[in-house]
Amino acid sequence: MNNNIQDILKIAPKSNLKSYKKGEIIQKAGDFKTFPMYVKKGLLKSYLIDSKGKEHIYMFALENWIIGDLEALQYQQPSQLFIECLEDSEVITFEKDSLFNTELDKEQIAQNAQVLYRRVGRLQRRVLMLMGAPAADRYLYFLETYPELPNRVPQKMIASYLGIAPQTLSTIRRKLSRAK
Amino acid sequence: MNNNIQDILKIAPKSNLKSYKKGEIIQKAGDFKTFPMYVKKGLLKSYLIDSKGKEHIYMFALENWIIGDLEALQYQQPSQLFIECLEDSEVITFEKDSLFNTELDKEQIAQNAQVLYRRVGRLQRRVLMLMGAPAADRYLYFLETYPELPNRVPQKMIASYLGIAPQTLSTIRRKLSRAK
DNA sequence: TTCATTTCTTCATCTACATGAATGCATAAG
DNA sequence: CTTATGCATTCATGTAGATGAAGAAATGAA
Repeated sequence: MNNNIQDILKIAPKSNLKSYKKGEIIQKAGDFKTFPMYVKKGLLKSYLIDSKGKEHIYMFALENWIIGDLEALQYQQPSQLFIECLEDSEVITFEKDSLFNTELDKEQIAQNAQVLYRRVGRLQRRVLMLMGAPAADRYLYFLETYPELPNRVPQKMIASYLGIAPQTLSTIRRKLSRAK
Repeated sequence: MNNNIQDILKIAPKSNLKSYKKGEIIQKAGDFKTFPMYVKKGLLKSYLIDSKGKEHIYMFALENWIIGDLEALQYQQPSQLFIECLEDSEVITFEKDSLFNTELDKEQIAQNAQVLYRRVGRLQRRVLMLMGAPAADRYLYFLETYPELPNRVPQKMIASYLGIAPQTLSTIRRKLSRAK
């Protein structure tokens, strides 16, 4: 994901750039208009509110990441996910299929496909961790994946991403720091 | 995923077709040569063996599905996953990047990207379910996704896919049948 | 500064699910 | 037929992590 902004703009001619303030909600569950977004600057989260009103963070998106409700987009349903700014951010919104629009060069389409390919790889790992690994292992893997994030988001959000309660994360951190 | 076999062969000229018997293991964890595979006929599972020796099913692949360790492929690591035939199967193996090879037509690449796109959508849902939903809900969602599978695989495998013990699935099923 | 709000930690308790063992049913093999 | 072998079910018990409450620490606003 080391494309610079020019590459991205070239790749998606129908895109456009917007700025958002910390705390702004860019997309709400139920919205029919959902788009993939490229994060030029800042930090966003996408999350689900479950039937008991609890928030589950699906992912964080830092600079150069792409975020969006790809399930809703693909299956033409209203979005399930909220997308919210955790810091002041600049974001480029794409049209629905612009990443694979056949007006693009073959190489650009192939390159964009690689971005999706990598996403599938990461999701595979995430599923395997959620199924098999205890919470402490999942936390360590989180630290590898997002080494920067503990400095930029509160722990309760990390807990939400891991699928555990903030208290449990607190306990895990205590044990880890004692252990080393 | 309604491509017929001709489409697939056209799309991936370097592919080849093989037959396997029920019980054969096509890929082992640790293999460096891993490939995406298109299932022409039959049924496969991919799974992880965790540090305690326990099996976790990552996915099933029926006719017209694509299966493989995409994480290993993308990040050039040895495979983590085993892939095994649950029924006699015919499978087309692709070269590493043949789905997005720039020798292909632009339209074919875009079409293959759509396959990945859909996969990301499904994985998104799977992650959200694993994080937020109780086991009973995950089972109901499984039935929607794979309506055919309960007739083709034993329940212990369904439990493994859901990330629960077979006994728990048995209990869930009892409660569901009482409830209706 | 002071007061308010949010976040992190600790503890006590509760619950969903895991584990292990026993039993009954299958299908398959001799 | 009889005897394995594997699978599903039930029950009794164990455990990881959830929940709720309370205090400490940090952050932010007036």
